[in-house]
Amino acid sequence: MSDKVDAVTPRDEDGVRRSVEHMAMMLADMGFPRMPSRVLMTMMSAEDTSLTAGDLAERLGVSAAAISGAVRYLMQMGFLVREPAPGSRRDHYRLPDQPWYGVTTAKRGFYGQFSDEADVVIDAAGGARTLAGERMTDMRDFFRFVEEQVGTALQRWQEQRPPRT
Amino acid sequence: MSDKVDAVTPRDEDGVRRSVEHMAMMLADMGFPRMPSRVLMTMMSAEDTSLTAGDLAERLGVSAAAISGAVRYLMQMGFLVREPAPGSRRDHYRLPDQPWYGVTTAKRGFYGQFSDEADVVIDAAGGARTLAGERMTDMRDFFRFVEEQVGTALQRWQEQRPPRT
DNA sequence: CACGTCGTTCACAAAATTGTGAATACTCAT
DNA sequence: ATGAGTATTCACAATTTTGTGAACGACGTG
Repeated sequence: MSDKVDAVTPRDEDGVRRSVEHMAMMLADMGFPRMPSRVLMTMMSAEDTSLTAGDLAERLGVSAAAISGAVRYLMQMGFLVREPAPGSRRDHYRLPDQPWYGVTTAKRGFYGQFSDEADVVIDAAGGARTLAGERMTDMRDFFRFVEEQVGTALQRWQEQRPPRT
Repeated sequence: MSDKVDAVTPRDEDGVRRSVEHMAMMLADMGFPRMPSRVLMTMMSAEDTSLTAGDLAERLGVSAAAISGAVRYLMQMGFLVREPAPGSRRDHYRLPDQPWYGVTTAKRGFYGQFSDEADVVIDAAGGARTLAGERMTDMRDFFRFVEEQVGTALQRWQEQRPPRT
């Protein structure tokens, strides 16, 4: 037998690239802006702890300016952190520890805002006993429920998630 | 005392209209297309069981063509059903029973697809013991967890939601 | 302190989205 | 069948988004 039994399959750069673009498109279809999607998935699939803007520009074949915008967007979302460049002049971008968990947590507030605005409509519509009021009330209750459930689910995740290596 | 103690506050048409546009904008910011957002919220806030394309066009001040597109999109999403026009030639559009619950249910599959594509990347990256593989694995596990939790949460909602009048 | 290397910003170009008006195709009642 | 009233489609216009190249600015290094 070869002593390479445990050796990892060599990285298929082209395969990764294609899948990355595919996943980026899925995200884009969900309403996530294109370039940030591509940058995000590129970061996810990189065999490096951090990448510079130049790296990203090269791998995606786009201009530095496009990276600049996408990176700012992702940092704003909490999907990326800028490493204060240790020895180099270049800024290094890195994914935070649990990017998806973090962003999901942050997005939770939306449900609350939406529910609150629903209350405004219910009032303006003449109360919960009108047709419009009923619909809005149903929606509001559902969203409030979701918000709460997401909250407890995220807690549960933190408790039971597989220990990191 | 007046016998109108129980009377609903008169509907504030302008207030409703403004709030509707506001909520539509919130949805749009979340990545939901504009016109469908506006149509959806208009339906939600209507004091009618169903509306015709003409009604919607009038209330939103847009062309029939715009309504046609938005309505098709919403039907596709499961946010709207077309009533087979009882006595009239006009198609009547109506919100299904639990629109938000239904759409949430339908959207659940996305997490699965995304997770599956993640598996492809993990493989192409050389397995879960690579940096890229680790990140992707974490994401995949989180998404699978979310999918499952959303599932049970939705069940719970059906059991405990306030009985309809 | 000047140079070289990056990152950001700006004005503009390209492209995708969104909505309109007119033409076309349906559908039902007569 | 015919015709009035609707819905859909099409080509186009307007807007918005997205990305580029070049100029500008910041910062560490020789």
